[in-house]
Amino acid sequence: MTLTQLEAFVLVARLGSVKAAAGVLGVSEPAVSSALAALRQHLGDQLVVRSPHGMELTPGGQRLVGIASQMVTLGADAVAAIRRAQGAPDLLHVVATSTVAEFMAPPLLELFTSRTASVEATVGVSGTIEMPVLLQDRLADVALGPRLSAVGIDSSPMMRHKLVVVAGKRHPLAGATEVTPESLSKSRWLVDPAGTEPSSEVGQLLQRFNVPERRTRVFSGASAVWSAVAEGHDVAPALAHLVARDVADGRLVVLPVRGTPVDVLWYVSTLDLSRRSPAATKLRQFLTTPDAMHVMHRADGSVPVARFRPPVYVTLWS
Amino acid sequence: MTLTQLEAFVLVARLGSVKAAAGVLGVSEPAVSSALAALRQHLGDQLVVRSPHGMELTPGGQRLVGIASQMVTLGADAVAAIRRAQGAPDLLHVVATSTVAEFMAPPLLELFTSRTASVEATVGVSGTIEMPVLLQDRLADVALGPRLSAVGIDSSPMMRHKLVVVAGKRHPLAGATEVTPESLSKSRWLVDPAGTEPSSEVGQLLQRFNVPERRTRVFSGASAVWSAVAEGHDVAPALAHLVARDVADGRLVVLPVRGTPVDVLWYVSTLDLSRRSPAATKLRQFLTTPDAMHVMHRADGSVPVARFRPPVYVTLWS
DNA sequence: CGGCTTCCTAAGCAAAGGCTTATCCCGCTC
DNA sequence: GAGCGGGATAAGCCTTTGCTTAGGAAGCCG
Repeated sequence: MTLTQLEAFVLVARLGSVKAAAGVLGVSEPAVSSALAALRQHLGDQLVVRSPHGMELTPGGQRLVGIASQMVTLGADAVAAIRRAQGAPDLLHVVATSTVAEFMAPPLLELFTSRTASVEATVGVSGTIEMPVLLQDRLADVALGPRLSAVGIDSSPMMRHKLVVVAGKRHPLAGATEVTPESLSKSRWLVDPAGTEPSSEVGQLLQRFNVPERRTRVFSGASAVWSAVAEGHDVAPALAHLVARDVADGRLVVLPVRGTPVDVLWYVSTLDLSRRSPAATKLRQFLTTPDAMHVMHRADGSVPVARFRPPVYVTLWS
Repeated sequence: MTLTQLEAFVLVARLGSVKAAAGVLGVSEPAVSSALAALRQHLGDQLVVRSPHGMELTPGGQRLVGIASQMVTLGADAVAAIRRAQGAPDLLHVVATSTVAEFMAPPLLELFTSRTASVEATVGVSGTIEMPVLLQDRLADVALGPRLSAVGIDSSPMMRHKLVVVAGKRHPLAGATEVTPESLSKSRWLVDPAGTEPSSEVGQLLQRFNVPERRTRVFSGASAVWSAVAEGHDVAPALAHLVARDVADGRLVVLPVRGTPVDVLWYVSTLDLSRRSPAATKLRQFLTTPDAMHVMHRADGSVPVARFRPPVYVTLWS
């Protein structure tokens, strides 16, 4: 019984899927499967079994998942405790949806770490579904993105902005005074990874406009989406303040689509007060400061690409 | 960072000695040392360092020991939880001082397990010093022997008996009406392993009589002691009710030594109520029943040797 | 100073952990 | 029944654990 095996089991139990757990851990699926097999053999219990609704816990598994989760948590605590005792900077693991990770997180954390003594932050990309699990298993300290509702998770608004639909200046409807969703039926919709989640604001928008999946294309990030849109005849959702410069320069046009702009709220989520790490508490406090607000609203596509670190955690949409 | 390493660390921290930890775990001393080295390297902290008073914790080690202890505990809990979920019998690890392990524990646990559904008991021998640590790290559920005073440990009286001094019928003082301790200065004292602990009742007796260490000989068990005494010219401490038959048969003689018989109390110790295992609770309850009392007082040297299992844990005096 | 105890290191070995790719199996949908 | 998606299994590989015995280093006591 190793901590690796227990962690694999906990993730499978919580995510209901070996594949998803493997994604979160950034390993191949047989790796998780065999860790699980070893644990099953060691404990003499199936722990999780296949069912139509995903992997389900056996009675033994149900009892184990809480214990195993605590052990994994304590493992993370142990490392953090030693680090602190030695005066090493706290590590802050932040996960965010792709859009947030691309534009908001880097300048925000840059400022935060420069202001806060001895905290070192890393950013990872994750889907919304994994976020509560990542927080609960201490694989992440803070999640930035949509509101999360799960027991033990504390989610509060971080910033508000507006979602619009943009097109290139050569798009047929570039000069129209009003655009109905139906009139866009010939255009392809370009989205970033976060847009593929049905529960996201972009996902909701696409559903509302009845955009079939084959008329969407997924790009690696919103920057890539917008430069593709500027060159071609496609449309894309966009955050108003992030494309403001492109719109002012005439490279992009905000289409006056009915039902837009859509108000969007981003949240910061952590474990509840008693269980969250000190660094996570500091970040939450920092996010309420005027300086943080300023950085968030000023953030635009001008962030150098080099600063965007590769995702720490493999994403759902990989 | 493995559970094995953490357990080694916790035992070293609590016992203040690598050697003692190795003894408790039943492995060689370099095994513990290297586990510790691996953990030190992994965490980048010395954790424990040599000092005149044994191994002492560094600041990092102090923080770790609580966390690590919880992890080890949870590891044991995990196994137990699965076992229960599957309806497998609970495992009850009992440790006892050598005298208790030799005479009291086997018939007692035999009766207990036959009366109590789905509990399986094993007995190990241990020194008094290790007992609190063994309980706290869940290496044992119940300790039988002297009273233990440590935080989180619940120790209550189990049985009372009398300690006397016996000799063979050919001993010069076999027929004396009164014997002073000084008059025994030519005799060797034979003791069982538990008698080597200065804090034990036998240890106290020897101290009180100023018996130098070279005039004692340690035997593997009290039975061996008494049969050696019956044949030779040595003396030994003995539990009155256990040698009653030998005395009645004339093979042993109770010497009328001043200061004897000594009243001795044996205790049953477990973690406190909230943290002890269900099986441990059941055993405590069982010990208060008339049947249990009866077995304890009737127990004599007639227990077949085959029933005495080899110690699970290597003893201090090995 | 020598001798003792205690801890650490070295060397070597067997076993387990942990990862990969490739393949099989099973339940589903079309 | 063919295809498919997700989980298990097989094979192969390398690293880490975990244990041993043997020997070296460091503190303590005569």
